[in-house]
Amino acid sequence: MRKLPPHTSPTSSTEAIAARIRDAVVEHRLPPGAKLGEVALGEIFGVSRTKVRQALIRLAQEKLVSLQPARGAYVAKPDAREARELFDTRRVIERVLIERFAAGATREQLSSLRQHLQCERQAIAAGDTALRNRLLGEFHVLIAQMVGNQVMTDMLRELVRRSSLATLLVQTPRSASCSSDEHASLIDAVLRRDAIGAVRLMDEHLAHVERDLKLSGLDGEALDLRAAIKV
Amino acid sequence: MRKLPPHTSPTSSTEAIAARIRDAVVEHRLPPGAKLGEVALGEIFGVSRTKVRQALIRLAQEKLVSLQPARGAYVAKPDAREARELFDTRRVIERVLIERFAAGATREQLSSLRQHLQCERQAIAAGDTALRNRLLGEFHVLIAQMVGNQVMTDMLRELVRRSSLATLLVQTPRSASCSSDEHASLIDAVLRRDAIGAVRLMDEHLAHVERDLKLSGLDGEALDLRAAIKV
DNA sequence: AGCCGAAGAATTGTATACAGTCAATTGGGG
DNA sequence: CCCCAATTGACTGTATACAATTCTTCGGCT
Repeated sequence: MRKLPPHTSPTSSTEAIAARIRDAVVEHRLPPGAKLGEVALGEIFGVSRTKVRQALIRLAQEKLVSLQPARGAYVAKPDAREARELFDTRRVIERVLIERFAAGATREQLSSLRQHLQCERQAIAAGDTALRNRLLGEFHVLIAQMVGNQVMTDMLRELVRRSSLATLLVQTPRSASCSSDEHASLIDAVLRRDAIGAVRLMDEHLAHVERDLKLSGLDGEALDLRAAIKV
Repeated sequence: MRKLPPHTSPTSSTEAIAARIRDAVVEHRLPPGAKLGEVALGEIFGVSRTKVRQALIRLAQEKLVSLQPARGAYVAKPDAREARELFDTRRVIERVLIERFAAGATREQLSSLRQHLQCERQAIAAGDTALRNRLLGEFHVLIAQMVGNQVMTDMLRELVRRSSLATLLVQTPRSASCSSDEHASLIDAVLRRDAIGAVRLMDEHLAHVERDLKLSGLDGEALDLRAAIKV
């Protein structure tokens, strides 16, 4: 007997739903405070509330949504303090990462990173802000992956996502381009095996990104869930 | 109108269940690989599978249990690599934490920490291994809390839990006592405002803990779930 | 007109029911 | 006697149904 469709991923359809919502949150298509009704989401994805609920629980644990008892799920609203703490934590981790990367980066890794940089530039040039912001974040996760500590990589990935939510990343194309330039400088420093310089650049880079964040702003009211999620 | 019983926590009854299982996992009452059947757990807690499932999803995201598609939930079995990465990550974070703590610890914080140390010693003397291991871990989280970065604290808490699972923490009373002594040395260094010494001590301490871990071992078969969870 | 209160609607919390998948066991054949 | 295949059993995956709570709206009172 065939099982060609080895049956769609089991618990991973839940992850697929979580991923869709997560992307919408991280890309600011769903603003902080937006209501995430279970039935509404269920209709959008064509599944029951059970599955939606499970996805929301996951996202709540990632601190991307806030579950309010008997009130419902809302996109999380990180405050200024949390934003500061997020970037502080990132600095701690990423300083070490870039230092190690400078010490051990292979030629292939650097070239792969440069390729990623190209993608960033392309997205910036094309004015695709969603893709641009995603790529700017993934740059950092990529370095973590290359360094090779899976645990640290997973943590950083979560931190980067939360950072994106915390900063109403309405980064101007100009500051995005600036970010990308700093990424390039980082690569150069690593190429020179300049660990100290790389660490300094990473510190400055994260400080710049943090400075550009404009917290708070629009309260997530009145919103078309379907439009925000349907990519 | 009264709402004296503000109604038992809403989504937090799920968290209560997760906590019970989590404690059992972290304290090694449930060995890595142990099957966590949904119906069995539901009967133990007197709830339906729905709630158990939600709790298991949370624990899976904390990497304490492994969800296998259509196969069920099992206590996670971190391998040697993951254990190394966990301690590596802890070193990165805790070095910074102890450094900052040495720079800014208040008298009250130090006294509170010394009080905790007393509890550790008491548990060790009493031969209460479960409490002992819990306290030894909480020492590190406590320092994080005192330093004040909530994000970093949460991450460290998770790392500590995972460390406990990864190491088949059958720490001998002797090495536990050793751990506690190193905690005391850390407090002393902070008291002297010796940041450099404190960092060194933390590094050594984590290295010692990591060295004491004996990975693998018994495969979690044949086990009385109820006995393991009912405290 | 404004505020308080109550009934109704909508949404969340939880359990149960059913369908699908995997593991085990039994029966037959080599 | 061993090995393979099909049926049976147990458990997970998902949806639906019901109960409880909250929000809303409408009516009445001050």
